[in-house]
Amino acid sequence: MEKIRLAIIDDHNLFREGILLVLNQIDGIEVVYDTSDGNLFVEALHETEVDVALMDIEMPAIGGALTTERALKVRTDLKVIALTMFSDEGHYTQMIQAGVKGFILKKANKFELEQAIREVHRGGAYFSQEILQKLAFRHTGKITATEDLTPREKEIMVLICQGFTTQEISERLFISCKTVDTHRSNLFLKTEVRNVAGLIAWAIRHQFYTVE
Amino acid sequence: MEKIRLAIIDDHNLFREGILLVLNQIDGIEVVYDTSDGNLFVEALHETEVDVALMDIEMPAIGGALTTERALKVRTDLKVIALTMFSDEGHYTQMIQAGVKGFILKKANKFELEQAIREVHRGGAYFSQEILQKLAFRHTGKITATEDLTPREKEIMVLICQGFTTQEISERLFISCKTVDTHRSNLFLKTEVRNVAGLIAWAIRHQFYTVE
DNA sequence: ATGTTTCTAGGGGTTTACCCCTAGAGAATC
DNA sequence: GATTCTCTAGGGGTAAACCCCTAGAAACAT
Repeated sequence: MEKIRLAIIDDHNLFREGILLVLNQIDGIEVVYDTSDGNLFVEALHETEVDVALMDIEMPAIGGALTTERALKVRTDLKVIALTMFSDEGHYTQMIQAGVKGFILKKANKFELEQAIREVHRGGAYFSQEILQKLAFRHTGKITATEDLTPREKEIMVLICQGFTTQEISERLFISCKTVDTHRSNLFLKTEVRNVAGLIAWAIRHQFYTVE
Repeated sequence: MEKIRLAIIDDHNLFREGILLVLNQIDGIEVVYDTSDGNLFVEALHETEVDVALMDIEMPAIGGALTTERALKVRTDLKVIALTMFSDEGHYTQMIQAGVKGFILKKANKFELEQAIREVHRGGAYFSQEILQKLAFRHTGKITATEDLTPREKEIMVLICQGFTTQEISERLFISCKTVDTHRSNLFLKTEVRNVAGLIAWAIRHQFYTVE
């Protein structure tokens, strides 16, 4: 049985060196290349045989998405797994468009990582459960009937998030308190939360509201 | 010569397992404890001798700053080094106030890490060059006296932000509703807000709370 | 030692949030 | 023409939030 040849591209040196040791403990896996620089990796691909690449998303100079695109031009059969912190949400779609086969969180454990590597190498795909949820939220925001908010509801939701009371909102929109209250209740029903705090969390997650 | 006893607290399992292997390769250093949970670490300190702790800043539940504070109460002679990504800027001051002796980026290499550990263990301090620059830049005075919250207040603030009611918080912390109410009122006074929505905005802006 | 801070807790109050319910007007859909 | 959706509004209620006040115990600082 041949070993899976792995490359690690990550500018967090401590992380990279660490994960390298973790992976080399696993039977059937061999790290053949590691670097903090995407460009170097693409260059190296011309001479090095690599089956699976673990790719950090956020990197200086040339990012993970661009590196992935270029690497796949050099070797179309390469499988790329994106390594991600929870924080770099904005890049998910970029990475998928670039052609990654898997998505795994840095807070995963080594067993999950091993599973992802084997799955991807076999020709499949692997996405962390958390990532799938995030992606699902994002793309179904306006499709699911129950989560579909009316324009008025969105308007009122933002005002609630900004800290206005029901009365203040009613004055601002020239409608009755009772009307605002109805919208408010419908918002709680649709978003499945119980109070303002929950609503704010929902609104932020669904990008209807941002603090800054 | 005695070995330096190290603990690693980081919820990124892959990173933690990796750095553990890296550190155990170094002579004179021994990792005696590692966990993804700050609370567990504080508990473990009662039975485990630890010289230096490598502490992630951004962690769920109890964050790096709070963990550091509590850990230092258990063992005042413990030296804590904050491990940080570039992204979690907002927490720098919190960590320093919590009493960390060093600050090191996850993109550092193992030599820098080793240097930091030895320096801090010797009783000194170690701050990455990049961190120092960032700190220098932002010294435009942001934290006023009124904004300074007690540990209990921070704890309760986070629970409020997460949507727990006063009663639920009182049950969770085994204190009276009235006590929670008092803390709540003090929070509103100190942060100059009028309701939960305002408090959440404040907490997010000051990086005491994040939605994810 | 004495003042300050922190955590605790209560009394007693008003306002707002939150949750049921119904229901009409107007617009769009089919 | 009937249905569905949205916005509007109210009745009536309970629970919770919000805002005054005082105050003791313990820990901490100067």
